[in-house]
Amino acid sequence: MAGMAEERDSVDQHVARWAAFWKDEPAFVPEVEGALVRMSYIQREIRRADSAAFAESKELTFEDYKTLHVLMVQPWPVEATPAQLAEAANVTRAAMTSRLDRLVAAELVTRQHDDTDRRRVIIRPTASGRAAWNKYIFEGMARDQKVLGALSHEELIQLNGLLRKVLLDLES
Amino acid sequence: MAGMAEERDSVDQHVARWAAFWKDEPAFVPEVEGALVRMSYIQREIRRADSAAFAESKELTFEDYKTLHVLMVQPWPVEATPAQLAEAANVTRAAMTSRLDRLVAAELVTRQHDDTDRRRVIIRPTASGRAAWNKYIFEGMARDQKVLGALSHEELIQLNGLLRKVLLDLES
DNA sequence: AGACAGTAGTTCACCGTCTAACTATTCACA
DNA sequence: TGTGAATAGTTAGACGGTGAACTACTGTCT
Repeated sequence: MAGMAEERDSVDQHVARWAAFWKDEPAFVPEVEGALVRMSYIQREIRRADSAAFAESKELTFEDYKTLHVLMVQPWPVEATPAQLAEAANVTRAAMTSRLDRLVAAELVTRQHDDTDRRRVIIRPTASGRAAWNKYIFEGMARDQKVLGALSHEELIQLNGLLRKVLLDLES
Repeated sequence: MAGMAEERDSVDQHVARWAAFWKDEPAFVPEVEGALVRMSYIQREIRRADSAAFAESKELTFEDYKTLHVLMVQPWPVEATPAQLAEAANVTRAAMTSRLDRLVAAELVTRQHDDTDRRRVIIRPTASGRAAWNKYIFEGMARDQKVLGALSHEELIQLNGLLRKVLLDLES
């Protein structure tokens, strides 16, 4: 730590300019704005890389994959209602309906009416749905690791500790 | 630190389930997935709060505000080309054209042809454009502070240090 | 039993963004 | 100087998302 000059990134310049602009404004906290802008840059990079990975693929769009993913990571048994998938994928139920239309047409998932509550619909992956998901999940995790590759394992734990604190506050 | 039990958030459960699923898979690093999922939850919360704040407003949509914002934070003098604004707002130039159409119609910004290069267009805020931005910027910063309110100033600095490391790696 | 509020999923019209053309202009170079 | 590549902005058509209305079904209260 001692004597180690911290290098500046693009957000530092960004924030320094704002700080000069609002030098007498206590509502502006450089560390708050900096952290949020940095997080959105990181998220943007992930999205960019993910989209690029699916741009070529003919069999699956990025949205299809994400839908398949939130289905596959459900607790055993792997099944869910459209409402649960919509919640997990952070889209409306209406959007999930049209996503599922595509996946059903491609025979990657099945729609089945629940006999005990005939309003409900149960979504389950087909064998080829599981296969399609398996094909991409590991590539995605490799991209994720690359993005955070600058951090040591210890630093990752530290980062999670800080973010967990924020989330626990939001979730309460 | 000693004896202090770390509380678990929703992402911990999430990640623990995946970790069990991929227990023999070295490609899955819980701390990488955890950090990224937590960041996206935080970003989601910010977006949700921001959208809610502009849902009632008749004079300005959230997109209008963001466009105005990326214009206003330009280095002096406050002016930019549509291409620069599109880059800053992370949308295509086509999308920026239609955003600017609305802002020009609402007389919040002006479009002016550059005489030295007649392909270019210079966007500048009007007086009411500056006023509209000023009206919302502080509320936005207050929301941002609230989201990261669980962290002390020291923790915020620590968080920025970690994120800066990631960004410097991505930007190189 | 019947009325009614609540819930699950879907359909519809609208909106914002994207990609891909297209227009206008500038620049490099033969 | 003129020709072609590159660049800035806009336009056109398709796509995916949203909120609101709608259908079908369940549960509750009298």
